[in-house]
Amino acid sequence: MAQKIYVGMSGGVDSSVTAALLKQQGYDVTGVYMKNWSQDLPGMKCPWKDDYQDAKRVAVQLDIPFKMYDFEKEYRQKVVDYMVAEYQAGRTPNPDVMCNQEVKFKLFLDTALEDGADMIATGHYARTEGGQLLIAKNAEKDQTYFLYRVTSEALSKSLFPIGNFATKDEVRAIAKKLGLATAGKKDSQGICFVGKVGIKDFLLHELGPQPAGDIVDQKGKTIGRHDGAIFYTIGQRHGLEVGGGLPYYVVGKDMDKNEVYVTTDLQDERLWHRKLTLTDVHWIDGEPDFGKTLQVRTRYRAPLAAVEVVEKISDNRLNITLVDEIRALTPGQSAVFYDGETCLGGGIVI
RNA sequence: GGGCCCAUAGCUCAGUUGGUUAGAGCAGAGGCCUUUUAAGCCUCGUGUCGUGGGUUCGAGUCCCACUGGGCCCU
Repeated sequence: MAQKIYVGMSGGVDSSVTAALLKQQGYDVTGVYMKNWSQDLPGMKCPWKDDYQDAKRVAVQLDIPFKMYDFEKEYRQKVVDYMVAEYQAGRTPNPDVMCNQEVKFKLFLDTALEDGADMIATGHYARTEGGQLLIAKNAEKDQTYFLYRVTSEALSKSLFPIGNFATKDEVRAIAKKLGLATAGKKDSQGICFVGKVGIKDFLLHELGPQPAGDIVDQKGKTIGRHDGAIFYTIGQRHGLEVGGGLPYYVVGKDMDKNEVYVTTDLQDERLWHRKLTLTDVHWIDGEPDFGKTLQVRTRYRAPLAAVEVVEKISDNRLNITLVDEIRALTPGQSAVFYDGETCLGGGIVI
């Protein structure tokens, strides 16, 4: 009897092709639309209905059962509340990491299993093998950075067919060939409510206006005013509305003083880091061998950095030193470890 | 009181020996890229050239006065 696979279908091309491929391969496929957010926001209509329709249309084309899971409440708690709280604390969170950890590969997986599924599948650009997480064949589109907090158990029950394609064109070609309704659809952004609205407007909507404060340059001079320190992240250039010669980059902020620090000096030492401390460390397949030369990525699509020293502070906390300095290390973002093609896990930068 | 500088787009400034539609960077807007936030890349505008006179065929560019900044001197 064919294995029963529940495919998370977002209404995009990737997850549509995922379902199609698995069906072709003979699996017993069921499509599931996860409704995580449906609220309209000022200036933007939430596209969830369109996405749902697209996903359903494809399911009909593929002749597979289709259902919807409503995770709005949990998504709100686990992802949105976390995200807002982190911003308030002055950090820059990564909601999609949390979404994968808590919603897609926990809630969705558990719900699907309860409904009778043997495994789940998503349209992620990643591969998995024996409970391990591997980067996608298409390294440019690799999404393991968002998946490093998923457990080995969850991975062993997950399939990522898209991860085996070397290019996005191949994925689109399949969608086109099969005549899928989503073939020509533009790549979607991760979180619908920050997609078009922007994080600043979203936070304003959630938290209301923030207290203004000083913008201070590398000489200690106040060069302008910001409209809320929570809106700014390390390395950021635009949005400060401060002109005069060279671009200013955010190098830090003090939430108590409500000050944002900037520099025009690209070599400013506050913009470059070799040492970082991680918390909430999670290893997918157990603690790796730190004797090997590992690589770490501290921002999605940022270049990999070679790790020189790893010092364990406790089970879920460690210090690492890099071979070379990296730009704009940002508290709240994740540091994800790689050993060649294997994504090992990682932690949150503090 | 005297002397010397400066005042040009929101900001920092460039504007040749006076000559057609005054420019660069930064900021801002739009787009690309991107399942976080950013970086990055592409495109785009904007100005009573401090005010008032004068010289000249023609002045941001020369002269005078004034106003506002800065500096120096007894």
